Amino acid sequence: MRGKRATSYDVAKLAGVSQSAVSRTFSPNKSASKKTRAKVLAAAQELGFVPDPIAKSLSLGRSRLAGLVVTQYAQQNYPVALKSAVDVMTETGDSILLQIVDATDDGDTAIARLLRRRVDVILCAAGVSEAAARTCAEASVPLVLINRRLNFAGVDQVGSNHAMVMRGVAQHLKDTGTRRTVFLDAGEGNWVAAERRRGYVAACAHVGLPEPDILVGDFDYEGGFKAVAQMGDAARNFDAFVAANDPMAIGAIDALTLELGLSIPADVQVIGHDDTAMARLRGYRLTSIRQDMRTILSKAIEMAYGRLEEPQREDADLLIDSTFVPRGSTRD
Amino acid sequence: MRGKRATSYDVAKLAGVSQSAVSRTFSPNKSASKKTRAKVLAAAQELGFVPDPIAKSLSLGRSRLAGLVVTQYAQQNYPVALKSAVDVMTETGDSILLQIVDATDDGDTAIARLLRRRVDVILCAAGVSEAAARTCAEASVPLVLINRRLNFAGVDQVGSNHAMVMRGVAQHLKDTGTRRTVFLDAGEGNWVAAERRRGYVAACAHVGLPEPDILVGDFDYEGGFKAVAQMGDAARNFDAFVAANDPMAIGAIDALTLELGLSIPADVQVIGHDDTAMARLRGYRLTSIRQDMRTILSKAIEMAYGRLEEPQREDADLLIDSTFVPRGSTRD
DNA sequence: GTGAAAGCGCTAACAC
DNA sequence: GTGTTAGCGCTTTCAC
Repeated sequence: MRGKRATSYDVAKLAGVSQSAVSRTFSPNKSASKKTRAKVLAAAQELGFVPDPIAKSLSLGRSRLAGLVVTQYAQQNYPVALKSAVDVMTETGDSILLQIVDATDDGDTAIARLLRRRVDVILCAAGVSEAAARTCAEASVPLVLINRRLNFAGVDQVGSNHAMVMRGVAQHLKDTGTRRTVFLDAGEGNWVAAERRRGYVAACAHVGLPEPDILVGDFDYEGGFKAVAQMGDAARNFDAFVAANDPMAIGAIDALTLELGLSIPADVQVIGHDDTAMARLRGYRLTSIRQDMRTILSKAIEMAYGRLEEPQREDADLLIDSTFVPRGSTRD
Repeated sequence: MRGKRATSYDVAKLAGVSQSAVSRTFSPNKSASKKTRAKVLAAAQELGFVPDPIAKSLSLGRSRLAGLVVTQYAQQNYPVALKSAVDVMTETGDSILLQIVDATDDGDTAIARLLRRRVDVILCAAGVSEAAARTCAEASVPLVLINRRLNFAGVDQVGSNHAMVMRGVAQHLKDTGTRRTVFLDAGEGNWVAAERRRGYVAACAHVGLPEPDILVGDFDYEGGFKAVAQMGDAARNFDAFVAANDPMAIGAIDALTLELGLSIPADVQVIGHDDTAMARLRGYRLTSIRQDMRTILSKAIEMAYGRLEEPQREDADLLIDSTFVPRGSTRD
């Protein structure tokens, strides 16, 4: 076993067949007689032969690598996402090349790196410019956007149906007698927060709730706390806070209870987003919304490889339903 | 731009030089005259030429891929770890192939997959059998263990100095008048929790604190809560709980305050581990311990590639200091 | 069904 | 310094 690994030539020699016979044996649906196949497999077994993926890549023109671009936030808060993506890929023998972008949400340089690496497809859950999309198109590398939006021919998209789930949120608030509400947004350039805000604002109009006030925090716990704490007594005028994510919602809860002495959910209801581990703590019991990241990722992968086969296919734009997860921070 | 990408032959033809001249121009410290280099670079620029990493891999026998095996827990709770690993690798033009193992902490199948993928090195922050280590050795793929331990020639290790930081913890507890303490351990097979437990137990002996009681939870919030809640009034006999991680510590806090009506840190002090986002919430203000994951990862990468150059180098075993982060769940 | 041979795009001896 | 040539380990025509 020590030393060089066996090649298809070694196997061929031992099996007494040609090297191409070995190649055929290891390629699905290729012609090879039962006899040859058996001889080859026996020899391969004996030598511990495994086809070299690198040589395969060079020959096939496919690296069997998929690029995945995520933000630091996603990496932390959608734990199942990364794992399910890796799992889905592993099934087909492909692997994931990860790129993590920070809060600036700029996926362009990550995409450039992945392209240089010759990935077959790119899944991007970060902001992307048209220029980057064009680069992918020129390299014939399918680009699928996750929870982001870009109008560019050939780019597929998949993400959560924020508009839909927010309608349920607004309806719930209205049903529980809520009057004035606040949406805790994140700063400029946070596409996900903005999408959730748009969904909530539209939902309020839809169910007949007054238009919410918009408060801007930092998409994290401190951001949510400070934004609400700075409202001071003005915060007492609202009876529900809907946040763009869980950390902000928890920050809001701490500001409302610790700073203003309000009681949750009696005085004010709070709703987060992403159903993170924090939401389940008994000290908060935060009502939240769970995105179906498993489905989103597997659909994204499916779309990407689908387009690799059929580049001219019409652009897809898929919305996946999220789930409302009621807990103690809202009333029934 | 549309269509096939340029190869070194295209560049050679346009520049009026040989293909090998192009190769040399793009390889650091290879002989090439200023003139040729300039011509080549100009031609490359014009054609948008970028050396194909796949062909390079085949020729060099290096994939420029590093395998990284982490547990699901690590992926969630050491957010900086993954990013810093990716960053460090990206600098040198290498990439990371991620494998995520679940709570069983079994890295063997992940390692097998990475080996099949022909990664150059493997960094493993999950449990590994001797057999797997041997497989790596036979394939001449350096294996570096992160926060795990295995006695196998050629395997380097790097991890947190749990013994050292736990000595500080024990000293702090002793200095603040603590008498009887509990260590919240995780179940069988959780190497990290066990290492922290061993460190704490030894530290107690070292500073003259009575041997701690060991309580076993599930390495998560519910696990910590239930373990302590089930103690019932017996929990009142202890004045400090040291947990193997933050979620368990927070669970302990909730059980101690919500179920037993104890006050923290006046009645009982609680200390977690990993300094996660949860620890900073005002509702808990959990004293914790921060591992220096950036350093651990960069050292691991350094060790792995170092051994690739020098396979016979003597085995390394590095301990990196962690930091005690005092917050409101402990007294001064 | 099977083998011979070309080719994927690069690096590295080797000779000049 | 530079060009020629032989690989790296596969897949895939193309004859037979």
